[in-house]
Amino acid sequence: MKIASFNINGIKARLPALLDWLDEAQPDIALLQEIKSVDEGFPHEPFEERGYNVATHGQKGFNGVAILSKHPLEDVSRGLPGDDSDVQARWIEATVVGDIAAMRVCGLYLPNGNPAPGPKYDYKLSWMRRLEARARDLLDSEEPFLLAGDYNVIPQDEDAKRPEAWREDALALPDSRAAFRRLVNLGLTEAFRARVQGPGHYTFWDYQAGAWNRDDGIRIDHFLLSPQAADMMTDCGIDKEIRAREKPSDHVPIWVTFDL
DNA sequence: ATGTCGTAACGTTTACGA
Repeated sequence: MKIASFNINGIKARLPALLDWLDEAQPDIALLQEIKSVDEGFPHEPFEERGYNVATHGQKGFNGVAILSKHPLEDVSRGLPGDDSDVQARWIEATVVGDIAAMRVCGLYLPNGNPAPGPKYDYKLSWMRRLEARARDLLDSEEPFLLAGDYNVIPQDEDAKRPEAWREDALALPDSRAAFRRLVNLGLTEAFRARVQGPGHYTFWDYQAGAWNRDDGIRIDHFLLSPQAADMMTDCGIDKEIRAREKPSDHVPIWVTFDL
């Protein structure tokens, strides 16, 4: 089973590019971030035509996450637990039943947090605390699970072409990195780094200043796997080449395959 | 030289968030 994560930066603007990638990459499940659409505005037909079930958690203008799945989605839950006053659409989870096992699949769009310091950075760090609490609860359940999406965290300097440019940025500040490490240190496996070591692997290139042409990227889209899910992983990769296409997102997909 | 997108709205232009 192939599960992918893709920050599409707007479903309306990205639909043709998203469909082209889906047809080629053929993921069984795609976790989407930044749909920038309310649920009623998200197109279902082009995905259902291709055999995907669709679950969305959107809001007007910004944020918004979705799951496309060729398997039925069971027990869909929207919104990250831990703060009833948080109205931002950044979290969706569902259970998918494979041939061998079932897996809880969680899609996330972690707050950017800039400018830091400030209220937006405080929101990012508190959101990461809630994410850690959700991960602890899922670990207690002993059900295989994954947490995948746009983390807006550059885990280490090797995950940026120009780490010095991000030193004061919410994506790389020590508190952001510490919160990400705390999550991993619960016993989760960062899928890409379990397969590939070294610098030069990115999932985001800014639209500005010719970042793509200079390969001035950062690695901020991640899959964290529970121990049971990590045992089932067979491969992991980044679909870098689609960043060069017409009307691309500023992110590219990352995917993991499982014996599931 | 501060560079580009996508979305919304008191909209043919500006503000915001990234």
